[in-house]
Amino acid sequence: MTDDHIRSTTKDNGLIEKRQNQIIKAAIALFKEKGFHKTTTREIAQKSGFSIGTLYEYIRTKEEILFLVCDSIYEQVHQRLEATIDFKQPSIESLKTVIELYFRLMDEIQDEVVIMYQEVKSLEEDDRRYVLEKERDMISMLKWVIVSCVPAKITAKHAELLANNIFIQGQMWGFRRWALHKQFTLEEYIDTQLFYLMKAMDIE
Amino acid sequence: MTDDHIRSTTKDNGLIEKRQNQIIKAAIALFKEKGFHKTTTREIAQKSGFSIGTLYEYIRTKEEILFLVCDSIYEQVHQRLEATIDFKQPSIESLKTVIELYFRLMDEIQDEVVIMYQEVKSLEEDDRRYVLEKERDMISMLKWVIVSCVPAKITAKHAELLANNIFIQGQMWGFRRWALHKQFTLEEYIDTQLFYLMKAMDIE
Amino acid sequence: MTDDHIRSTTKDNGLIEKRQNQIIKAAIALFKEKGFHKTTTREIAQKSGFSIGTLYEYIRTKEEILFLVCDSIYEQVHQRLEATIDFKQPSIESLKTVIELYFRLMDEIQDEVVIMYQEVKSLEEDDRRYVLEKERDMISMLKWVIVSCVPAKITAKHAELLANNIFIQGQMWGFRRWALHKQFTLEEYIDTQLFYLMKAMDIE
Amino acid sequence: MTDDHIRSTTKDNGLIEKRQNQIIKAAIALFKEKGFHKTTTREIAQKSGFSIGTLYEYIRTKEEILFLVCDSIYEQVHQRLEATIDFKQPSIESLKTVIELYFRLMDEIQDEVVIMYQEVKSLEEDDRRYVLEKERDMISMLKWVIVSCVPAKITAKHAELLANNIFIQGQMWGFRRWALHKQFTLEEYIDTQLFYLMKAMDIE
DNA sequence: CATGAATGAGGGTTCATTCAT
DNA sequence: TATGAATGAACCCTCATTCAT
Repeated sequence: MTDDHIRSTTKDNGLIEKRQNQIIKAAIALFKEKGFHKTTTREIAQKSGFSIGTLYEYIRTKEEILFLVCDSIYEQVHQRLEATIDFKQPSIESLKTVIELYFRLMDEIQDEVVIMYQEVKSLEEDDRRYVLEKERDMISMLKWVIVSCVPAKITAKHAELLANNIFIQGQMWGFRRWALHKQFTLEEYIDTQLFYLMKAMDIE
Repeated sequence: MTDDHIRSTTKDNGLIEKRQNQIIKAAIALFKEKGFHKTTTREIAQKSGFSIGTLYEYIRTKEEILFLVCDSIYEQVHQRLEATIDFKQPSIESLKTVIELYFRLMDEIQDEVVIMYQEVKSLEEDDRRYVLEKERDMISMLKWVIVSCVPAKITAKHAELLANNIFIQGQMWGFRRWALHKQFTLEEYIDTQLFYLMKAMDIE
Repeated sequence: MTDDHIRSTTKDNGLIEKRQNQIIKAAIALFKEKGFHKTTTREIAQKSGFSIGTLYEYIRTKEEILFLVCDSIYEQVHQRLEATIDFKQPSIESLKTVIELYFRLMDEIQDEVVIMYQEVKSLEEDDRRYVLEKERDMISMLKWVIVSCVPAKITAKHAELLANNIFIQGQMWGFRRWALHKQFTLEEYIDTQLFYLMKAMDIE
Repeated sequence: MTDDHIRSTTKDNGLIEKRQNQIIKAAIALFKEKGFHKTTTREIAQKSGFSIGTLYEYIRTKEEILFLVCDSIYEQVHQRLEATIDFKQPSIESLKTVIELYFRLMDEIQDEVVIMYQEVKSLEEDDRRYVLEKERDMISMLKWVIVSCVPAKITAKHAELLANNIFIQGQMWGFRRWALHKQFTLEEYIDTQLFYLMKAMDIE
C-alpha cells in the first residue's frame, strides 16, 4: 500500500499555504470552543469557507489539521521569542524583557496555548515528538537567557528548572485563566511573577 | 452533579460504590494509556470485569465515568493534603512538609494527574465547574498554609500567586515528565523547587 | 496498532454462524444483482434483516463478506463433489456421474458461480489465495476421477487439461448463460459436453 | 452506444481518436493492475498524460472508459481473427490455423482478456449488450470455420458448443494463468487442446 | 483546447446506549 | 442484578464530475 494516490491535485504552492492557513484559523476557533475530538471535519471545512472535498485537497487526515495547528502555534512563539532575544548583549534588562514578552505573548495567544496544552497528546507518536522538540527548543532559549543574563552563578540544572517554571507560568496564564484572570490583570501577573523570579535569581 | 448520580434501578449503595470503584480503576488505567476519547465503554466494561450492560447499571454516560475519575482523583489529593496540614500550629517546618508532601503525591499519582490535566475540558459545563471548584479548594489550602506559616508579610494576592505556582509545579512534574525526569530525580526536583520557594518567601 | 478492539461482543457461536449465513445469503442476492462494488454494506444489512450496526457485529469489513461468500460457495461445491465421488470403485459410470453432477451443480448455483468468477479478484491477496487453493482442490478431484476411471492411458498433464476444461465448461454454463441457455437446455448441454468428453477420453 | 459518443465541444475527430487511444492504453494498464473500481479517473488522466479536465473533454463518464477499453479489445480480436480466416478455401489446415492463432492472440493480450472477463458486468445494460454482441460475432466466426472446415457432419448445435468451448479455452489461458502456466507452455497448451479438439471433430 | 480547483453525495465503519431475557 | 445482542446516528474520507479561467 504505497502513497500512489493522486491526492491534492493542487499544484499552486501559494494557494496550498493560503488554504492551509484558512484551515488552521478555522480549526483553532473550533478546537478552542469544543476541542479536537468534538470538532468534525465538516465543521472545519465550513468555517474555513469551503466544502469538505476542498478541505481534503489540502490536508490528508483530520489529525494533520491538529498537527498543522500545533506546529503553527509553536512556530509563532518561537519566532517571536527569537526576535526579541538579544544574543549579543545579555543583560538583566534583556532578561526581564524576554520574560515579559513571553508572558504577553501567552496572553495574546491564550486560546492557541490551551489547545496545544490539551491536544498534543492526540497527535500520533511522530508528530507529537516533532512538536515537543520545538517546545524543548523554546525552553532552551529561556535557559540560555537565564544563564547568560544573570550575574549570580546559576547551575545548568537550576537554570533548567527556572526555565521550565517560567514556561509553565506563562502557559498557566492562558490555561488557568478562569482562576487567575479574576484576581490579576495581566500587568499585575507579569509584575508579580517577575518580582519572584528576580528574587530567585538574586537580582536587585 | 451530586447525589442524583445514583441510579434508581440499583438499590444497594455498597454495591454501587464497589462497582463504581472498579470502573474508576479500570478507566484510569485505560485513559492513561489511550486517553478518554480513544477509550471505548466496552473496554472499560471489560477491564472492570463485567459486561457492557452491567456497566450502564452503574453509570449513565461515558462522560460520567470521566467525572467519576476526576472527582475521585481530586478527592484523594484533597484528603491527603488536609490530613497533613496542621491547622493548629503553623510553622515553617509544616509549610515545607506540606509542599513536599504535595510534590510526592503528584509523583505518586502522575498518571491520574495527566488524565485530569488533559481531559477536564471534555466534561460538560456543570461537571467541569464542580471539579474545578475542588481544585480551587486545594489552592486555598496551599494559600492558607503560606499565609499562616510564612513569617514575612505576604499579601493575599502574592500568596494566591505562589499557591498557584506551587500547584502547577507539582502537576508539571507529572505532566512534563518526559522533559523533567531525565534531568531530575524526585528528590532533586523537590529540593530545588523548595529552595527557590523559600527564597521567594524570604525564609532563611 | 493491535487488534485490541473489542469487536463482535457476540459470544454465542451458534448465533454468529446463523447471522453470517443470513449475511451470505443477502450478499449473494445483491452481488448477483449489482456486483460487489455497487452493493453497499447498508443494503446487505437491510437484506440480512438487521441494522448496519448489527452487520458489523458479525463481520469486520465489507471485504470479509465477499470472502465469506466465496468460501461458502466453494465449500458447498467441494462437499457435493466429494460426496458423489466413489473413491472405492472407479468406473466409467462413476466418471460420467461425477461430471454430470458437477454440471447440474453449476446450474443450480449459477448466481454464486458468476459472483465468484467476477469478484475473487476483489479479494485481498491472502483471502484470494485461500479461495483459489480450494479451487485447485476441486480440479484435483476432477483430475483424480479422470485418471482413475478412464481405461485408456491418460498422462497427468492431459488429465490436468481435461479437468480444467470440464471445470470451466461447468462454469461457462452459468457464466455465459445469455449465450448458451437460448440454444441448449441443461440436459442437452450436459449430453453434448459429455459426448465430446467421452470421445476425447476414447470411451465407447 | 454509438456515434453520439463524440463530444460536442470537441471538434477535431483525429484528435479525439488520438486522445481516446491514449486513454484506452492508460486505462488498460491501470485496470490490469488494480481493476476498474479501484482505478480513479485522476490516475487515468495522469497516466494518459493530461489533466483531469482534459480527460473529461474526451469521455463523458468513467464507465465510458471501460466501454472504450472493452470495445477496443474485441475490435482487435475480431480484426485479427477475420484477417486470418480464409473464407474462400476452407480446409482442415485453415481450421487448425485459426484456432492456433486465436490461442496465440489470447496469450498476447492476456491482460486485456482478464479485464474484459471481469469487468464487462460493470458496464451499463446498453454498453454491455453492445460488447456482448461483438463477442457473439466472434463465436459465430469460430462456428463458421468449424462447420465449413470439418469434413464430418457436425450439427449447428454441436458446432455452437465447440465454438464456445474453444472460445473459453482461449480465455482460460489468460484468465487462469496462475493455474495453467505453471504446468503448460503456450505451445503445449495449444497442442494439447488442438489434439482433443481434432479428436472431437473426428479429424485424423 | 487545456487546466486544476472546487464540489458534495455517498460509502465504510465505529461505538455509546438500550432493553429483552 | 447481570448480560450481550441490537441499534443507528454520526464520523472520516474518497472521488467522479464540473466549470471558470
